[in-house]
Amino acid sequence: MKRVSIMDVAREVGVSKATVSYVLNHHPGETISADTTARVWDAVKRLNYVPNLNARSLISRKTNMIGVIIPQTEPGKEFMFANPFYGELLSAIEYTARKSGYHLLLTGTETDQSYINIARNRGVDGIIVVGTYPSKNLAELRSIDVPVVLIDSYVRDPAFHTIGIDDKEGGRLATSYLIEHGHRKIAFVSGSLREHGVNDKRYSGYLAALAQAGIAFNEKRVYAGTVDFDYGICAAKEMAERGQKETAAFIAADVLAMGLVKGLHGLGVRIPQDLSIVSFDDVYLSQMCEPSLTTIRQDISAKGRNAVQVIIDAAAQTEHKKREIIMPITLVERESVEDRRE
Amino acid sequence: MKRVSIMDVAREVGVSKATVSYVLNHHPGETISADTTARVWDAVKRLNYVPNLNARSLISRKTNMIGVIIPQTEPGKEFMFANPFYGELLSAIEYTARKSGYHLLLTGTETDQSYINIARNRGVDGIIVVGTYPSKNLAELRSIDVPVVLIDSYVRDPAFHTIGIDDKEGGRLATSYLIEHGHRKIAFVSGSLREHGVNDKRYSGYLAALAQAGIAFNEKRVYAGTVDFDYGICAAKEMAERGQKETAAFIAADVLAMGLVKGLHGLGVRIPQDLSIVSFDDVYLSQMCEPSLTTIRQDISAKGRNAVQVIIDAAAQTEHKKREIIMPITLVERESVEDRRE
DNA sequence: TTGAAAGCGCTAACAG
DNA sequence: CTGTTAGCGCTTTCAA
Repeated sequence: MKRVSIMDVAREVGVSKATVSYVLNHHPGETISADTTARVWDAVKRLNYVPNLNARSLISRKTNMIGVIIPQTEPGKEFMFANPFYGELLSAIEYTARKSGYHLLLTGTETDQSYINIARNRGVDGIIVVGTYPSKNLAELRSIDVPVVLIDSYVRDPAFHTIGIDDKEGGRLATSYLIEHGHRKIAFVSGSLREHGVNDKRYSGYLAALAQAGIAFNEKRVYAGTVDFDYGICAAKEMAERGQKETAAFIAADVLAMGLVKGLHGLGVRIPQDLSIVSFDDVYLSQMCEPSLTTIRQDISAKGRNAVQVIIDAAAQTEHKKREIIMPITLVERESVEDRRE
Repeated sequence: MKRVSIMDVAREVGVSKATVSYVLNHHPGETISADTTARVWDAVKRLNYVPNLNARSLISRKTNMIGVIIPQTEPGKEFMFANPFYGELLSAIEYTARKSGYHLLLTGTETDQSYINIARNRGVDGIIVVGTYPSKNLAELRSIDVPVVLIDSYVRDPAFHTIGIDDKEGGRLATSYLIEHGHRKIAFVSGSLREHGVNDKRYSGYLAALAQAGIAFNEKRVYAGTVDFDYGICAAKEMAERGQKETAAFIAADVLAMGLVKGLHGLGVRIPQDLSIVSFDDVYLSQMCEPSLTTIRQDISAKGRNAVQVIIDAAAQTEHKKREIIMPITLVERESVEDRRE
């Protein structure tokens, strides 16, 4: 079954390629006769013609594709979606893009890999990068001539738009909440504390809240691994072993919290009776689990929607001022914190 | 910043476009001198040239892109990923595709929408469709000249490859397991029972198991809604209201089961003491929740990997026999079933 | 109101 | 060994 091209349509109708092209893209002040227009459309339907966007973009320099780059937690491992955060984000991105006439070119990335070429190779109109990246790769990104949006990155560079939240404030909020509820021995559990990463910021919020309340910092109450369910389980064991007798914990991600809950449960520790928990993200499953998690809510979907919008706006504009969007966060109270005030 | 083309490289080196093209795609029996080759590569590096794949595919008729079409549960709603099943599947697809040199063109779809054009427009090399679709759209799909893989669809059409599991057998397995553990009043909870849909098949497995054990079917024990957490909660209420005194339930999806567990918990029903549950999918969070779910395991990642492989194989072959892959399933025992045998 | 022709960036015969 | 040329499917002056 041969692919039908614009030439086939032209031949069918008995006009030139140009004419067909005109009616296909009918611009405001159109000059093609109603009759011809009708006959062209008819032939298009009949031959089941669809334009080749690749060919079109060769000329227009616009592909209507947005590149989405999602991190791989560990190289060689496939599950970027072990954290449902990415799923929710991607959903919003996909939906918004589609509504605006864009398609998504999705790719994960090995840490060592030049993930930028996909953008240049395919000529995407913009790139959305999720998560923090080593600056080596960012240098590459900077050389791209299409708008780039960094989601949840603390890289501040005039070349990039950014969308994020105030992670430090989130950490402070969570920890303060625990303190206000009478807790003073508070653990901090997170993924690796890379500088300029979100975990690191949340950590500094944790420290700030402790300081503010005059609580001495105890480094034995810091557990840092990876942001996934399994590490949550490890952290539970670790917690038992270190014997720091925490009554509460601020956990930097919901999935992590779920792992911790599961792990502690196995050790006979009850949530929230024995340990109160505030986590982070408000991924949909934080209300699904038992107990449901008191957590710092961020509007994940809005992040995705905004990212797409920023790309589209930037592509449409001639001026190139970069946008830096900080989304609001709130604490949502559920069942994982026990009030210890007298 | 002007995009650099093959012509720029050619000019820089002082050779023709063709020569540059040759060294770029260096075929087996190459004829370009070592010297020229070196100088071309040097210029490529220096100018930071990357080939325009869109232009290339115009000629080669190969885009190295795979279209992935994921269903939207409800039109106008964005969360195709409310079920983590899709996230896990997509991860595997993305990873496998990337390792094989393919990029993913991702799109959701409104039910009424012609989601096929994206494929033809962009000239993808193959299409992976997830979930069941109305035959109206399938007719369209059939007219595509690239390999199409249907994941989890009971549409059997010589035009499509399929990858799935034996859903009926899964339903039978789950239900029989409950029966073997002494249960006789067994509910069935699922999404809508569309003909030829996976839920419908699982349902027929449920019926078969009942029949096999000589247990009378009671239609009041069937709860069908949508495959999401919220409906699980509804089903819990519904169950209480109908008062059928079930001691067990077979639930056609893990997320649904989680909702049910949550809903029942709110009503004071304990799992598994008051109600035993076997669910379906073995999504990663089925081991994360409390209690962890005894469930029918299917290898979601393998489904994704196979789908990509089928596309690649089919694209490479001249012969076009369609493949029909049935993946194995197993029951994994966890904590959500109580043994009621005397 | 329409068509001819050039060209987007690239590859692939075919010459030389 | 390398260059010339044609052409992939499309848009867009420019002319008619």
